[in-house]
Amino acid sequence: MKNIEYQLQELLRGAEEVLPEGGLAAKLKTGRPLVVKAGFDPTAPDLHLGHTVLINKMRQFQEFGHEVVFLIGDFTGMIGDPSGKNATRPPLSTQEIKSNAETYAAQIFKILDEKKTRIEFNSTWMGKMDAAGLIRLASHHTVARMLERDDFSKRYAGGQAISIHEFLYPIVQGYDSVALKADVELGGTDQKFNLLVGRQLQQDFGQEPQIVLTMPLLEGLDGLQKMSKSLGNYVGITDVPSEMFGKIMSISDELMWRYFELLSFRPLQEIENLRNDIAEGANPRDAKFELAGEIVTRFHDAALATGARNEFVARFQQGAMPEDIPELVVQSTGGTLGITHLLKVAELVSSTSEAVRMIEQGAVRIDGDRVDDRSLMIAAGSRGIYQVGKRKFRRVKLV
RNA sequence: GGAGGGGUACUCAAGCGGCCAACGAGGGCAGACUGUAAAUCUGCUGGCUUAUGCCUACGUAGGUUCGAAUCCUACCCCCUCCA
Repeated sequence: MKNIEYQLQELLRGAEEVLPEGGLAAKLKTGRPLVVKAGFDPTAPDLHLGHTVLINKMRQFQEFGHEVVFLIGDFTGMIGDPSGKNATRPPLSTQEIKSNAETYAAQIFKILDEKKTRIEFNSTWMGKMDAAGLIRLASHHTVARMLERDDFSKRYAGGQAISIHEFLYPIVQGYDSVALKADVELGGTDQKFNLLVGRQLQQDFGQEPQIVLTMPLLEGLDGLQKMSKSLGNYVGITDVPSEMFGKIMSISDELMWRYFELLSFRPLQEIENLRNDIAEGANPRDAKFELAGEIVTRFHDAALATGARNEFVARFQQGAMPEDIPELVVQSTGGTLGITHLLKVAELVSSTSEAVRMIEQGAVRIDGDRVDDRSLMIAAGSRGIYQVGKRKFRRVKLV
């Protein structure tokens, strides 16, 4: 284990907040490996770069010899973190949880060391708790304190419903820290409240409260809202190389630095040098290439990253068609098919009405030639590359 | 349990008997410009086998009317205050 000062410096890098301030140093000074907990929702095993901000931090703790617990909230998953609209979710079957956990494992071990990572499920202890136990647990917290939580107070003030069971989420999550005897809990800034409940419960249960370390939420590709699957502004860590590369290239220059800070494993000094180069006239695109390459390498490999970069250059700087165009055969009716119908069947548009709109807007091309006739008929036997917008391509054979 | 307010397209939010496939804003998509940038400008943003046409839509189900998102009735859901 390296010296404490160095650890601290590294562990606080990129962190939003540490509570209590200075608490981490005290924990580190004990010299023993710390139990570091981070919880994950069992229902969303498809991780994106936003999730990896936290996992990267876990990795650092791991590298310093601490015990990282990857906690799958299969019990809390029944509640759903109260973000405003969640209803109670049906419990997942043991089978589903198991398979989700495996999916998680396959993804997180691109970042974490498999041998040093402990995976736990909170149903292990919560599943055994009876109603009386839950009531006893709930007595450790008050409504007033619960309402301090930002989204609860906003919803309460704004006249939106809050169901009783939603109050149980932070309490159960907090109890997880008791069960694990956590020294540190990591989470996004949106988790701050829940993490603090953990401190309070640990204290009530006679434990030394955990240190709360929050990481900023990564902005999505739009640069405004947090990265999330439902907003569609995410980069999935299972995205294919070309897609991953392209998505990262589409972020704004400003956002790029944020991604460097939170996603790159490069030393800060190196990032600073890139920044200086650009200030002196280098093309920001090239820095973005570096970032995209590093990330594709992490989740795929260096060769695929190079390939993705080459394809990107060919396709967008030299106007080439993408390499892997999905191919399909479409059945005509009576030897012919209307263009709008064909586009719909090929899943390039979601409806014929949308196809009409796309044609009117000049977004549709066949083999690179713009289509401007919405009632164009395609004859059976023809083949062609159909394109809607800049990103959607299909190689279609009409029979 | 009582009184009142409200449920409109992806979201917010107008409309309050015909001019409503439904104002406006956001989001999204497309075109131009570019570094697939970002910003900006312009257009589109229910569906339909081929459309100055048809069909489905304003919580749900009925009703009144030549005609309803708009009026009436019942039901469901949400919120506020009182208990």
